[in-house]
Amino acid sequence: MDAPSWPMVGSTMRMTGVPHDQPDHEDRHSQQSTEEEWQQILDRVDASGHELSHNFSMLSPQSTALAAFDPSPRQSIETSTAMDFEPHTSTANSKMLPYSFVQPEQQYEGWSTTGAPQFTCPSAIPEHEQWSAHPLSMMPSGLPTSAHMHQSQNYYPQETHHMSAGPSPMLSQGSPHDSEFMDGGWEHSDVPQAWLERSGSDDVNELDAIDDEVCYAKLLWRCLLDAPEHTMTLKELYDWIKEHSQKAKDPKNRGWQNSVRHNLSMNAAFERVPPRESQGVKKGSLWRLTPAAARDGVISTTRYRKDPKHKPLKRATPALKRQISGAKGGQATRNAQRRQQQLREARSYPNLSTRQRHNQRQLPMHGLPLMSPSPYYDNHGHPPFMQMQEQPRSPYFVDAEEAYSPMPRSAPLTPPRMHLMYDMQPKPMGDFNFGHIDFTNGGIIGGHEDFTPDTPSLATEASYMSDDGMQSLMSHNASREPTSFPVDV
DNA sequence: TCGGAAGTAAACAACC
DNA sequence: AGGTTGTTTACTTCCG
Repeated sequence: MDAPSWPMVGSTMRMTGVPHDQPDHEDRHSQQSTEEEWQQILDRVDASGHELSHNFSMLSPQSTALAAFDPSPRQSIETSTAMDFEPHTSTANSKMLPYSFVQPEQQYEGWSTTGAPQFTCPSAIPEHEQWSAHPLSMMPSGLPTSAHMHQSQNYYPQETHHMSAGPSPMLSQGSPHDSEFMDGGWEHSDVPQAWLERSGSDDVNELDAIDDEVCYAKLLWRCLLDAPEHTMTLKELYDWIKEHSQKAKDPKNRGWQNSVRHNLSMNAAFERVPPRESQGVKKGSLWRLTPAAARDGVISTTRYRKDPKHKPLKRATPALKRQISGAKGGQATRNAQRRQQQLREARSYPNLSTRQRHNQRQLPMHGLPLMSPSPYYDNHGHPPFMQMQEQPRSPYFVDAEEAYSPMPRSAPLTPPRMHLMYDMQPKPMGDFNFGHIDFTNGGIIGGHEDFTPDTPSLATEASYMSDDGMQSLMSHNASREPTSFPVDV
């Protein structure tokens, strides 16, 4: 195989796709050569002394369509030949085969019932030390739709290597279905314990409950995060929320769909895939997470209303429907605040063991846990280089951990600079600057020469750039600029 | 009292 | 024509 050239999607290296010359999933003729390719991969892996495993999976039509806008070679370890292999389950005592072939149904169907981890992703691969796996992308799919027939993995450059990090590690996906793993043997995992400590994701059972208290933005983020290419159709998003949230249990209530669309439209964590990139999608379009959101989380959808010049008038007699919806919103806010408070309290016991902190929280469980008990999936923390900078967090920002957890991490200040840590060249915050952003005309948005606020809301949002620098996270879609971050290259 | 967060309703346009 | 999708604004409650 030729040495692959790894594509960068924004600052995220995309690992999805298939090996070179991999035919579409209808073509079986080259299966043998494909297997030879795999063998070569395996040999290389073995030679490096590293064990990998991988779940083969079917390419969904969606991902096939998405491949159309990915001009780079499709390099990851996904193949259409999954059905031709016998499922392989490694055991605790045997050396795990580099790849385990698991049929997609097995791979994804039983997630919420078995809780079994389906694959492992080493945090780094020795021969590619400059890359580290983003723990967020190691999470499982609890998603029932066909859009989740394959997994993708994102790797991020380590601190000192930035964008010129050379060949990528091979994607590693395996399935340590062993009981030891399930019985709390996390400390034996490959995931650095430091990540677990930092992420606070050890209290999996509480943190990973998904319930009606999770706001739409978090739900959508969580759903899209696990989706192939972080992309789904609106219909798939509907289905997922119907399945995983109480918000949509009433079939006659279509309001939640409106809310979903509202969040998709208004929250910059989500972007609509342009039609030219959504080939094969007949109705509507695809929605995906922005690279920044995939890495770092989602911000409040309601930020767009921050217009100090505009104060909505309150009616003397509120309409009944407004009252009801307002009450629901208020309840949701209250629950969010409580979760936030609980987490603050939990984090105020830094010297306690994880189990003690667990007990301190005494969090209620709501609904069925969707998350794996595996630390591979629940390592919500940021990559190490991002964790190095302890910064206060924006109350407007729901980071990756928070978005995956019903409880926010903390709720401190809103410095304008903190979330520009997404810059792939980490810098001490004291030395951080905004690079080429020109805030005199609306910051990231206004910095574009061709930018003209063509809608009132756009102008409103742009007016907030100087507020906290978060505008870049709020604006996107047709009438707004895509989310972007300054990256020095 | 104020502002943020969150959910919802609704108007409207575009599209299928 | 009607339904769906997407955008935007408005309004409400709850809470710190």
